[in-house]
Amino acid sequence: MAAESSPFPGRRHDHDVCISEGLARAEEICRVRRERLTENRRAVLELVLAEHQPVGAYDILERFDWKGRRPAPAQIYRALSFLETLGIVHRIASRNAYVACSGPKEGHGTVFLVCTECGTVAEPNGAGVGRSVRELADVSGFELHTHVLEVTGLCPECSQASGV
Amino acid sequence: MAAESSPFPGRRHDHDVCISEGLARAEEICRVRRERLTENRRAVLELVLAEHQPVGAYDILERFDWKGRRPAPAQIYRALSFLETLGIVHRIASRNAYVACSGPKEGHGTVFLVCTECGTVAEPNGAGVGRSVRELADVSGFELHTHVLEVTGLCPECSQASGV
DNA sequence: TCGCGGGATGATACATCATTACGTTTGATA
DNA sequence: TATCAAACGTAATGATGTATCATCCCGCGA
Repeated sequence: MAAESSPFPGRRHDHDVCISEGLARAEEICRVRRERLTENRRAVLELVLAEHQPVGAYDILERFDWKGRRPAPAQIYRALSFLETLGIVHRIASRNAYVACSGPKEGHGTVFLVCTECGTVAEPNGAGVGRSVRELADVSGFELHTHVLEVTGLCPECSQASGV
Repeated sequence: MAAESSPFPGRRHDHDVCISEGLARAEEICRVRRERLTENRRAVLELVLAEHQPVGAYDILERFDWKGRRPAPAQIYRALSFLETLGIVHRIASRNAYVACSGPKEGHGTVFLVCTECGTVAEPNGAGVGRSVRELADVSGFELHTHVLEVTGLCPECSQASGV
């Protein structure tokens, strides 16, 4: 088995590290691109980083503790689309939900492995798939811009739990 | 160039053929699976077949000429999900819209080339991508169930039109 | 330090996409 | 032709995403 190279977070990984690394990366990207990681954007990012499962915009809205008040949807969507343009957050179209980007790996951001059992989303290195897609586009006479591959199935842990 | 193998419909293809073939395929599938291609389902299928662009459920609803009356959304969605289970129609998640399946080719229903200019959707043979996905899942310890790849870019015609 | 200009926000309303619930009709078949 | 499940018709509602506009705030130059 090639468990070492699994892109899934371990059962007992230190999730605080995921969060702090995610925030640090966001700050770094904003610094480089001279964008502002405002309080609103940072708060939304923290809520997306809180899990490895995709969260809906309205879930974020509900969890948004905002001094008693409740923000409007537009506020969440604005932050999400900002974070998307920075590549820090990705939209999982098949679920109308959002996940934090797991890291700046090669070919990242184009392949998502979505566990139907626990909902966890992982971003494996999609270089191989990327080559296939380019070949396919080439043969089809298609001028490739972007691609998103959403794969459903069982993550290693749920797969084992369901009886190997 | 490998234009011969392009999955895109030609500029001046006979679209009536697409429609009649699509209906014939639907009838055949229903016959084999002992399902009923009711008037409602057939009408929705015809509206989806009318274009190679994905159409939204509410677009279908508006175009649904139904003796003066207007059907309810549920009616459209029922027909669409029926047609989806038969593999005659596919949902394009990134657009919340639906396209008719272009044919019973290998790997159909898993790869969509979506032209950002004219909206046309083609289904190339996804076998090569399928292999890459299986490899990727294997390496990641992921138990693969389904995958959908949505590729955006320019179709051969729009690519040429925008200046080669 | 003051004021200017553009980006971000707060708030309301609205647009779009999809499902649930329930009673009625229809069609296959025994 | 009696029966039963599938499909339909209809209304209501839930879920997701945008448009608009006045206001606020921050960086920056005078």
